[in-house]
Amino acid sequence: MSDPAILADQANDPTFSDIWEELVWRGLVHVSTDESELQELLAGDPITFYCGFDPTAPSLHLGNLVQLLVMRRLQLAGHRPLGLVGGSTGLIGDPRPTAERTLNTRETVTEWVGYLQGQVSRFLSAEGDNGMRLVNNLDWTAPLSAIDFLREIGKHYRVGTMIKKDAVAARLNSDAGISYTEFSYQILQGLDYLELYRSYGCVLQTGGSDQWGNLTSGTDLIHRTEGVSVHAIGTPLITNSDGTKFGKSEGNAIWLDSALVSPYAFYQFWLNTDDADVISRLKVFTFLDRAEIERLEALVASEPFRRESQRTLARAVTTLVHGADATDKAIAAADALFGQGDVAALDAETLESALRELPNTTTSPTATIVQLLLDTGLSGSISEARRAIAQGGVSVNGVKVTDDTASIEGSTLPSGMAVLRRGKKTLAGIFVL
RNA sequence: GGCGAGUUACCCAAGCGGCCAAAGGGAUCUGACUGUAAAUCAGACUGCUCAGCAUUCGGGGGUUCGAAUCCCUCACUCGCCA
Repeated sequence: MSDPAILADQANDPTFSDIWEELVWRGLVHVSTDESELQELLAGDPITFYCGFDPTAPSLHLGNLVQLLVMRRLQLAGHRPLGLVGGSTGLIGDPRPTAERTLNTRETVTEWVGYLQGQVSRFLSAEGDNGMRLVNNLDWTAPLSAIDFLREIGKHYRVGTMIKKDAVAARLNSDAGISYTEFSYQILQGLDYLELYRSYGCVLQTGGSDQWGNLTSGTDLIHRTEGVSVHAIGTPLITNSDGTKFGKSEGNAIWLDSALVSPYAFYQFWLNTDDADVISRLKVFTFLDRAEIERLEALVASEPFRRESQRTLARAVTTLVHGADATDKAIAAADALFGQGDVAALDAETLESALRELPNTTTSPTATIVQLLLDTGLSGSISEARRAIAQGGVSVNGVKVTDDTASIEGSTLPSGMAVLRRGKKTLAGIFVL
């Protein structure tokens, strides 16, 4: 599953005295249990740690990638990762701050568990003494009866503590309220940590800081039942400096699955990173060392228009997620479409491969521009497509479209191909038969 | 179980019988400017057979020439009481 060449290129920066120092420098620690104890633990003999991913969608997204990279950095420091895909927690759903989740069917969740396991495996090495091991919490929760659960686990939880957790409190204070199902989520996650402590000696859990309540649920439970202090690290929520949500493009999540977000779109997402954010992204999402990142930081200040940091970031993360070949194609496509501006100057082969990276469609010469905007997903409705044309935002092969009844005929290149553009950087490929 | 408040477009939020396809803000999209930036300014932002028409204001039913606005009912949310 994993690409040995990519994993082999990854290393922690030896100029840091230990992995903890590096995690802090990269801005990956927002909250944690006792810092000095953790630092000592991580600098010592290999430990086993875990991070969980719930199958609430058919793919992981960029928020999960942060966790996967924290895991990989810890693995590179010699520690042993357990990759948990939540077959049982995915059936329950952790409380979102806004509203109750809709339960997915067992079949769906099972299917998604398989997808996520494949993705988690890609980013961590399975080799050596500290190879990553996949675990599924359905294995230990499914056999548990309600009575056993309430007697053995529930008894350790105080409702007063549970309702104070941010995730629960937010919902109790909202119009949405919270179901008993989601209220119970934190207990399930606590149980996971306890189980992994008992089975594998797992003493560290990582996760997003929004999961902090769930992380401490586990450390508290282990403290109560085993009398042992184990650890947790909460990574910060990645935010954009302009206040918008990180990890979204036109409102859609950036998934790691190439079938959901093409390598080209993925590369574009990173290339468009704001100057104010690009350095912190390099720290979080790449294995570039401190010296290199500091060099790029200077370049952002001195010659921002070159966007060298953005290019480096986009290439590194796209390679990490989609591999070197797909990345080369995405870059070639970007150069072809944005480079000179004149698509007619490109050779047919380069253009075709670039268009294949975009949303594209094959059509007949009589198809209207409006219809093609719809077919390629550039516009969501006929009204939207017409509006875009009326606003002067649509062009075919660089020629602005002014007539919203026009067909594609006559606008294509001799090869029968055309680049359909909405706005500055939303493109699609048209192949006319 | 009882009483009260509420459910408006992607989100927040006005509207309280016609002038409402529905104020305002945010998000988003387009244009200018640019670095495929940011900031700023301008425009757009339900759909369609688009100078017109159709369908929206939790669901259903009713009153009325006419309802997001009034009545009934169902569902859900919040609060107080039991």
